[in-house]
Amino acid sequence: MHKELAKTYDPAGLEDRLYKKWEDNGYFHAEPDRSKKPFTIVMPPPNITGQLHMGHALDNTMQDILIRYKRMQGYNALWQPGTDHASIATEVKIIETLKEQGIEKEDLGREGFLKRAWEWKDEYGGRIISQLKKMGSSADWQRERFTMDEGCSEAVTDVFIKLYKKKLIYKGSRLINWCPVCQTSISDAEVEHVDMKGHFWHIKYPVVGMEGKYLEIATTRPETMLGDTAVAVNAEDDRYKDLIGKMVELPLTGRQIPIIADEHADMTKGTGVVKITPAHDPNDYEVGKRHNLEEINMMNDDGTIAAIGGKYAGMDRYEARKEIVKDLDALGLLGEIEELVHSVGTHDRCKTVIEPLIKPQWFVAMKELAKPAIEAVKSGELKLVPPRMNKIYFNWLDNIRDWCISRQLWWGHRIPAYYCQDCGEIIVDKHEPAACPKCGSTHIKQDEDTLDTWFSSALWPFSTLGWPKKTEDLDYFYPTDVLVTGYDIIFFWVIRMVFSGLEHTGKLPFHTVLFHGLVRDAQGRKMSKSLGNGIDPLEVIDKYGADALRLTLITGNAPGNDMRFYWERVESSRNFANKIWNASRFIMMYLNDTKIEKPKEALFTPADRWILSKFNTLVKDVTENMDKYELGIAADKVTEFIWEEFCDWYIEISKARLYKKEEAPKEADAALWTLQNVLIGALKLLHPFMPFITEEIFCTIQSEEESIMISSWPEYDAALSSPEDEAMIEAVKDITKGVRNLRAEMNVPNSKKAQFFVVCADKKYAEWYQIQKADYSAFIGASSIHVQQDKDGIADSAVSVVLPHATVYIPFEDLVDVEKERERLNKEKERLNKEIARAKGMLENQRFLSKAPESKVAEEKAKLAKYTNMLTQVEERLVQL
RNA sequence: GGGAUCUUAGCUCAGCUGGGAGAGCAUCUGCCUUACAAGCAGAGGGUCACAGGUUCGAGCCCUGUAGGUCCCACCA
Repeated sequence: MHKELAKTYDPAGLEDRLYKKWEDNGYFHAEPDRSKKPFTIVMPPPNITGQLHMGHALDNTMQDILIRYKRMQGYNALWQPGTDHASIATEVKIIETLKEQGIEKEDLGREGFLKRAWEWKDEYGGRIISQLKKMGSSADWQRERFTMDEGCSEAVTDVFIKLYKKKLIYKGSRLINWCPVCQTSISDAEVEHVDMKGHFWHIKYPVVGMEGKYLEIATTRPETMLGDTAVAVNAEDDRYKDLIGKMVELPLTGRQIPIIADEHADMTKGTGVVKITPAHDPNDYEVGKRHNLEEINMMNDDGTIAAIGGKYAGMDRYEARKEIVKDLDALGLLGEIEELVHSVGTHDRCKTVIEPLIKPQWFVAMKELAKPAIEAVKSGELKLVPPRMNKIYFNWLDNIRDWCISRQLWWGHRIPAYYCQDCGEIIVDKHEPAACPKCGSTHIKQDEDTLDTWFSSALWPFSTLGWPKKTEDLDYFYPTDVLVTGYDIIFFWVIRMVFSGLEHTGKLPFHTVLFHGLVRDAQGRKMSKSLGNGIDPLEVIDKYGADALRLTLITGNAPGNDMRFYWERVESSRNFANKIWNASRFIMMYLNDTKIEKPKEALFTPADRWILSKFNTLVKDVTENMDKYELGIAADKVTEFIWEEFCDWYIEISKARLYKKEEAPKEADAALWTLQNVLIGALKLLHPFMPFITEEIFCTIQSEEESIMISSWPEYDAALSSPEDEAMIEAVKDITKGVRNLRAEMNVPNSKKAQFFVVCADKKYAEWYQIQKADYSAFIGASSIHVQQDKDGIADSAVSVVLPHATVYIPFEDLVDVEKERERLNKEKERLNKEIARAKGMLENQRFLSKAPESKVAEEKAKLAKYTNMLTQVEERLVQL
């Protein structure tokens, strides 16, 4: 005797219970096993500051679908999870918390601050993990890692030392992106260009020794003039040729700076004269290098003007801008002020306008590392899904600049570089040296900076498996298979993992990257805290269950495409869950035993073979879609099969036998066996998408089974394919649909039973209708069905439904309005005429006949014959009326 | 400035290698038919952005135009 399903589907009542069962039984855990093929996915580590949002929900649903699918296919599936220390995000958050307590970061000192940070990590780091579990994620939590745990940290240090020795990591004083609010350098990838309204200020620089002669420059950042060390003109520019080599007086400073010739000055732009501020502009920096110009830093780390700025020193950069413009105006040196919208670099995290500053920083030399990464995609060894991501990938790598990896933060991996305070020697090593190897001094100090948080994430696919140690895990599970992530972190993370994997392990970290898009709100806006338009996945789970959430996220979602999320969609998913729940309960009502012996072949009806055949095709299609990462399409096919083919047709057809179970148990068993087996198969196909409900039903309908998670994925079986049975049921469906339509249009309720005469000249079809009539008579409302070859004994007044292979006559008598019937038939006639015209048109086209494939021509011919035949029937009826 | 992508039913989106336009939601009509009213059955609704082209045949391929979204970029 099987257990019973709860009367109503209540996800809250089962999801936590089943998750605990899976975890307790160790189903998520994977160990190297040479007898099985591994399948590995490494989870993009969520930030420890993170709260589950729709992005995580989508990302994890996709991974869980893939990992559950592969696990069922017999792979030794490992989903490697963990969390990211997220240096800057976490540090900012902790600073905020401290501020609320009236504490400054500096008050605590480095050690004190880090102590707080670890406490913070212990308190909140687990929160996101428990939220991921609510999603049903079957990750191997026993293997949970953290980017700053001992092993991952060792990997970071090793990589740093290795790259330093290869001169691929170097320290240099260069122009970097500086965030005056976070007070740290950031990489190019973290700069977000935002269009902003601004001004184009024209400023006159007096030429020295030429009274009344000015060079007019234009700038969007007038305050940077305090750092000007030249003005440049183009050597070809006739307007200024003569002035090259002369000096101008830099207003407000009294400094004299040279007029130089440089190609950077574009004759066609503005006045053709450009001010050169090597310490605060990337272009000017290059010009400065070419001409050996002095680099004057006029800004402090917090964005105020440096001491060199004279009266402006200490002012905020924007305040200084106003003052300088005002003062220039007073001096009569201000020209035109244009309004313009220009693109300004901001820090992606805090939205502060970044300042280019020259600072000594650590860099990864990218040119050599990028080459094999480019080659990997070019050769097809690394596949990006969808392929359009290739261009984005190439574009970034082709134009890559060195990666600034040092951060002026405390929370993160501290740079393993040590400086001799006496001779200035730099020692890069795992541990602090006792003495300087060069001068023997013991005054050694470690670099204060930490590494970009992505430096450790880049190693994630192998550091989590034990690298740099040669572990069995690494040997067995690495390289991983698929990486699932959002296209928004292709530069930050994906590319960096690719070149890191290639450089350090000699292998690609994965063979495929499956990208997904952003989850947006109903209006297509990004979900954000400030807009307050976000939908909390946990709230969705509370109300509708994780299964409904997962299905909503995956249906109709193509790789790399953004999607919109709104409550109505979840409702529709929940409705589906409810549907399959009720269908299962219905089947179980008739199941006495959990396991039915397979009845003899002869007891199966065409309908049984039809649904088995349909299911078989489904298995093939869905498996193909899964293998091509078309998860949304796969989900659509499974749900459509279950709802339409299985519930709306097969269950209905099987009812006739189920209702007669007492009188004819063997016949009922054939239906029941089919119902149970197709249901179980469909549940398996659905399991990756909706793990909880499928588990609950699977284990209830056959209580001897332990879990659907570890059951095997259905396989296509050519022997189950039955085109003849499919054709037969399709023909029966035609009758049903025709009659239903007629009843609706003529307003005849289903409760009004009548005799049905199926007139069919084709012997084969006649036989099919005869065989199946017991199954469909109930749901077309027939008191009896007569299948015959001609119209003998049918009243002229009977209404009729003309179908491709038959005409169904129903003597509804007084219930039917003749006028209405004529109208209906005329409409049908019109439709058929259109179809015939279309087919004829094609078949009369000589070029179609000669160029189109034969099968296509035959198809059209068959259609023409079919419709012509139907038209004759309709016309005959019209005459009779 | 370069690139990607989208424009299909009222709304949100599918539509695989070109061969008679689909789903969900919404709307309308009828059903409390013994799994399910969170359901069942039926219906209406689209010159697939526009203009050319290739083809026997184009939502799908090519070119151009318009609009939206996004990414990249040192437009001083």
